Amino acid sequence: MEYLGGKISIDVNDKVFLKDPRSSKLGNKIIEGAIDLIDEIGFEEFTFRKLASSINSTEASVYRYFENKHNLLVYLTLWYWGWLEYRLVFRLVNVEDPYERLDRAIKTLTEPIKQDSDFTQIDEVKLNRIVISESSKIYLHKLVELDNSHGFFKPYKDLVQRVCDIILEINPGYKYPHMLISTCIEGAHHQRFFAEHLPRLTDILPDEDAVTTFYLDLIKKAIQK
Amino acid sequence: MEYLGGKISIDVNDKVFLKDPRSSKLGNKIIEGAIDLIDEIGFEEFTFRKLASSINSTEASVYRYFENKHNLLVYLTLWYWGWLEYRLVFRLVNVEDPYERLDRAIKTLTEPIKQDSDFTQIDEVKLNRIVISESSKIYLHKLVELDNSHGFFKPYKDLVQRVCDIILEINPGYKYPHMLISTCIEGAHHQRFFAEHLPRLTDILPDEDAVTTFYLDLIKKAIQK
Amino acid sequence: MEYLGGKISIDVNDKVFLKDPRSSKLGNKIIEGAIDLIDEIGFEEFTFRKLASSINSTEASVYRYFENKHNLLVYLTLWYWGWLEYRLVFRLVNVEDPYERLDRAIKTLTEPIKQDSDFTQIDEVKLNRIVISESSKIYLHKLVELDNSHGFFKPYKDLVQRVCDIILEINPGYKYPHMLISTCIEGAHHQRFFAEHLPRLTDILPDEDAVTTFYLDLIKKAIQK
Amino acid sequence: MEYLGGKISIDVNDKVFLKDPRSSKLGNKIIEGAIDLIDEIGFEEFTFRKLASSINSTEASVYRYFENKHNLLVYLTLWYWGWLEYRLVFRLVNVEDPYERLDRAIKTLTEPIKQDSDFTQIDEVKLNRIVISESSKIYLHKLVELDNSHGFFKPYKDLVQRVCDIILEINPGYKYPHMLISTCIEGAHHQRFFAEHLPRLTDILPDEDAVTTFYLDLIKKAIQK
DNA sequence: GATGAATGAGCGTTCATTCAT
DNA sequence: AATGAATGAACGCTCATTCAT
Repeated sequence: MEYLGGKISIDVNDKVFLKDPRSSKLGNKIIEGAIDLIDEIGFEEFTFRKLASSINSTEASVYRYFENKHNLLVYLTLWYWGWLEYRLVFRLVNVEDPYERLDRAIKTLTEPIKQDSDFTQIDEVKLNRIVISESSKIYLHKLVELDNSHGFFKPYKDLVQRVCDIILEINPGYKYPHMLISTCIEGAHHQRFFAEHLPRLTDILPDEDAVTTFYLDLIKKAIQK
Repeated sequence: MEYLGGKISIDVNDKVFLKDPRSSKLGNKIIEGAIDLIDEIGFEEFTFRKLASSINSTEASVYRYFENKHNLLVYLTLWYWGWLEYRLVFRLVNVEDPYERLDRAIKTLTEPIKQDSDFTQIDEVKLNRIVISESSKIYLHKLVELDNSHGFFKPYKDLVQRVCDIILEINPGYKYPHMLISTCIEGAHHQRFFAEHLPRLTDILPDEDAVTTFYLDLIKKAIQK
Repeated sequence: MEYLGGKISIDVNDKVFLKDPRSSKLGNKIIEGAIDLIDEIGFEEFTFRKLASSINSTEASVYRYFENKHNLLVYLTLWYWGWLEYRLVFRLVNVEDPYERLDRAIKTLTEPIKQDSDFTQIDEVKLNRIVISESSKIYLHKLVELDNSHGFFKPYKDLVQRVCDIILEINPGYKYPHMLISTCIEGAHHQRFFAEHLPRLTDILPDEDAVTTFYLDLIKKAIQK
Repeated sequence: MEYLGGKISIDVNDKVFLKDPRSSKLGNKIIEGAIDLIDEIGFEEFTFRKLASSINSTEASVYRYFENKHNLLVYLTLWYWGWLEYRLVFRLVNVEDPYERLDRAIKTLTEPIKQDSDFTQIDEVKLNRIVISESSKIYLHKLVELDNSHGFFKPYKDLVQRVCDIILEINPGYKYPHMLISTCIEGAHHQRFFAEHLPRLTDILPDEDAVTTFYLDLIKKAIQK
């Protein structure tokens, strides 16, 4: 699926960074390097020192872009949610039937990620693994309310809201659309993680598409009138 | 609900600790203090140094019990899952009707926790908050396979399995019981966290019982033949 | 060479220990275990904690015998020098010719050690490796004068003196017998260490008897009138 | 003896340090301070913490230069051997007679050290005491093979080789030149240490020049055809 | 006499961050 | 704007040692 061939870019809340990493060569190297390194060693072990040395730069330089490693992870996550919403919008455009729209939406949210040629600097496959394994740490955190007040969770809410709208189109009286959608998004992440690392906790294999099937079925039955 | 009035105790996999904290006064203080402190400042900020000073002991002493703070969190989580399974078993005993059993099981897993007078040293309310906010960090972790090989996730699997069995009693052909139950357990945690910290991401208020209602409904519809 | 079949024992200066390790089963296990462990991991890495756990005892128990690990190493070294003097005496008894006596003495001091069946609890081969690698640390030490005042170096001096006496018998006017003998003892240790670990620093192979040949030749030429 | 008046410097294998201490003011203070402190309290008691506080800096800063105290000691020792080789070369230049060359070489290796005005930051007298008391610890060590593979012992070998060459000039058939020279170097160190701390083990007084006399005599007799 | 429990002290290390250039 | 140097603070951990039993 190709959309706009490198002519667009995902905007990220500018409170997350001190200097926009998209605005310079070093900034782009920081993002690329961070994705590689977090994917490799995990967010707990990840430090600006290790990042700097992996891209042949210095800690001081990284600090020009991000206040701390938490905000760098927030940046990656926000970019991911923004990118996912962008893909969702493209997949739904000109599709009228709400059931077909729901189908496409849930697939977008739960199917395994493939490399996206529109954003060459970002390795979406690695980034997806990071979002699955690490992104919950951005809100399971004592300062979550502060981040929320900066609007860091808006892209996630926007994404959820788009799918909620489809659900309410199908069943305007359904009371818990947000709970339903966020349960599916987080749940799909969990299941993919379990499938890879703790297979006994799930019923599926890593490469199966049962995750999408399962959550689509769950939603359809839940919102039946 | 009273069961056995302090005469039983929850056993925890002895690979998690170096010395059983239940075996000494200091060990009990460590557990109590850890629950208070993690609940207060969060697991990232929690260190053995801070714990030691909060219970007027020393780091060296804490290290006699736990290899590191990760294992201490694992201990708390295992105790929690063990305790929850114990409660589940008591609530289901002598109940024949599978729908009634399912009802009770889901309530046990998703309802807000109240203090349990059977285990006076443990503050289950705080521990529940910790499990909600921090326990996912025990598997979202680079060494998850090692912990799994030590059997650290067995209590969780056992708990899930008990509810799976009820589901298969109702609908023997249902294909994804584990996915369904773990989605509900994790989902309920998420919703309670959102309700408290990120209200815009959910449809409920913190003290509402909508969470249980929602997941019970979800499950029943999902497993309908 | 058999001497007295377990009926004698080497006495060690009783200021080195708090309680004589030869006086109890645990004490013997401490000595045996210490030899094994120091030979395996080196004296720097060696601690009473590791020793205690390797012999299934406790640190507190080890402290009943030795004040610290330094004194334990001194004990082993003193035992070694005592044992070597005992062997020397046996080898020289009834030998009249001073050149033959010198020959035998230097061989005793510089030849590779073989297991001695007279002292079954002590592994002399390992102990010899320890003396070569670690024993210089007992005097290359800020408190060497204190140890000296306790007489810890007397067995070494006695041993050296015995060989000096032979040299003075051959050449009563020789001025530096102590320097000569201690140079040979320490030098032979060094050469054996180099041969094993830093071969480029020496001219010999580990199992060659060139070390003895070399030092014997050196001494004979040095003391020629 | 003046050579080049501060215009040259001794190069040290760059695998010993993380950042060349000669390249900054702080680096030089670290070297100076380390020499003072090790000479004063001994290498066992010496820590980066104490060093840092003695030069009014921080541990973290010291760690930018050296990975650990072992490598700092290696640095000092390598510098010493490099410096000694440099002095040896100067003392031998334009001297033809091999016996005169041998004489000068052995004096360089065994005579007491006097302050060298060419290298003002280094206190060679203290450094010599350190080399005598501590430098054997850099090879009497479990990781000696690793250090050797990094080439840490090359300056020592080079120095020894230069004197071996003189010996082979005098007696081309002599079989153990390396053993002879390293025996003398290490032996002279020992004797100076004994003379100062354990006088009963040697035949000399601390300030006597008998050490040089003794080893020169030993060598000459040993290599006589 | 031997052991189990506990602890004070300090080490090596790393981190996040700042300052000067 | 980017970097090199330096640092304060804290962390995880282990050690030697003592006390109570």
